[in-house]
Amino acid sequence: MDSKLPTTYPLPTIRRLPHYLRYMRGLQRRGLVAVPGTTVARYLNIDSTQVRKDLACIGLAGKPRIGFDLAESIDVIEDFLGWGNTSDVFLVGTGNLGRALISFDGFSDRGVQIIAAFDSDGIQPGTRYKSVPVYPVSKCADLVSRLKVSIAFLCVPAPEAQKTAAMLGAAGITAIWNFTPVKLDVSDSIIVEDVNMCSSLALLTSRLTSNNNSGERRNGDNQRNETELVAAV
Amino acid sequence: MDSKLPTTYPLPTIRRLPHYLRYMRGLQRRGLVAVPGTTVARYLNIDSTQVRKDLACIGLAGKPRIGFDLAESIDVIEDFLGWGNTSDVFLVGTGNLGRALISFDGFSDRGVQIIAAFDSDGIQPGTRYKSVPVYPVSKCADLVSRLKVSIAFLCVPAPEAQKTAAMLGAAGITAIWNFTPVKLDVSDSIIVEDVNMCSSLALLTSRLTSNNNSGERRNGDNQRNETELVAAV
DNA sequence: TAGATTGTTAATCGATTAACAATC
DNA sequence: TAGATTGTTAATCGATTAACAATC
Repeated sequence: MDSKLPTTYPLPTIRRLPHYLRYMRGLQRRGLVAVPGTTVARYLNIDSTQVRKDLACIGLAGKPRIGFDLAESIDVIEDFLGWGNTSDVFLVGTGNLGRALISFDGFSDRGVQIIAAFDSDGIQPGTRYKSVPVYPVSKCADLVSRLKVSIAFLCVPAPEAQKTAAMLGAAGITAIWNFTPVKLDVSDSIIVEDVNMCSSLALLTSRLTSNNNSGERRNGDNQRNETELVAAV
Repeated sequence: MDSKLPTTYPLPTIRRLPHYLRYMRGLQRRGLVAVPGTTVARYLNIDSTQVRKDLACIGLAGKPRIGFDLAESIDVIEDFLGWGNTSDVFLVGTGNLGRALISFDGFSDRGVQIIAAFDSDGIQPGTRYKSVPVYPVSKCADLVSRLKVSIAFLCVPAPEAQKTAAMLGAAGITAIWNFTPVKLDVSDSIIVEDVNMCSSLALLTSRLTSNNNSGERRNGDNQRNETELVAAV
């Protein structure tokens, strides 16, 4: 309670915590009560010092020859991440990705719950998708302030991203999980976390492109593949 | 052609390239022919030296007072990323996320095309989803080798991720875009790129949790919100 | 005890930022 | 020309890894 926990944490550490949590939850389910940082490190293919440092950083201590207590570690990580209890969130944009997120059942383990969705299409008030009510975007700002919702998942088409984000900011949203590829221009007080799927894809495809210098390309002949595919099955 | 391009590139640089590309494509569409690195930097909220370094790194040079030629830059970035022409990919797992990816129309701009999808449920051969044929997973290995497909998008439920990845590796897939939260254990020769949505969510929620030390939580009272919501609209 | 694992300090590595002369 | 922008070198910053004594 008193000790020297930092007031700001390394982003890479925060990114790794969900992996520790997932692994530890799995071990706990299998009946274990503790795990050495060295084992966690081996599983995740990282240095064991890293694991110990990350856990120390949020206040966890291990025991030589035994490791880290699972129940305690899981608790502390969940608390640190804010996954210990549930925050209500609004989801804006019920396209394919938005609906996939509504259908995802892992959010309850991660401290969030989608309580309403919004779409610009003329959906009737009262419609539900997988038990989540869907309203016209025009009702969003009002509901944000009335229900004091602070988190929004943004899944609208790219051309609408900026204006929707501005609306959410004005309505009082304090954090946006941004699934659009748009760099949002909002007040500094609003936390924006980008889900950079394109950056991730870039990492994949650039590694495939031989050593990134050759003019070579693979598999450009996709018309042929479509034909073959139909014949092949 | 001869000059000192590195043989390995900083990951942060590769991650930024899609952002440069997107911005530059937008400017080009609006009729511009060049953009200063300083302008790109201001737009993306990063240091301008970074932009120049990143672009220099893949072989681009700018002109003082003018900046970087858009057509050339777009071309070089696309080529570097392997987005210049199209690779065929298989998608495994046609749950909500898988279907969202099939429906996403941005892949053609990013060098990939989903030519078939696979699912373990007993889907009839011949079924299509948004014009993409869907087959039983049992046919996947055979088709990978016959069509020489090298990329797979993995969107199966977590419990099936590891065994599906193993199957893909054995079938000859060389790169897996992994949407599951599972740390895949596959041959080192296979490129795995994780889409870490959970890490991203962690970054968001941990920043919301005051300064990460207090026991405070916001908005735990979601039962009340559900009731209010129904009444509110 | 022996030895696996811990926490911590120091060394290394790599990326970002600052400084500035060269350019058009 | 003047001055915005470039490319490049040096300084800073932050994260990872190595080393090792302390612990149970």
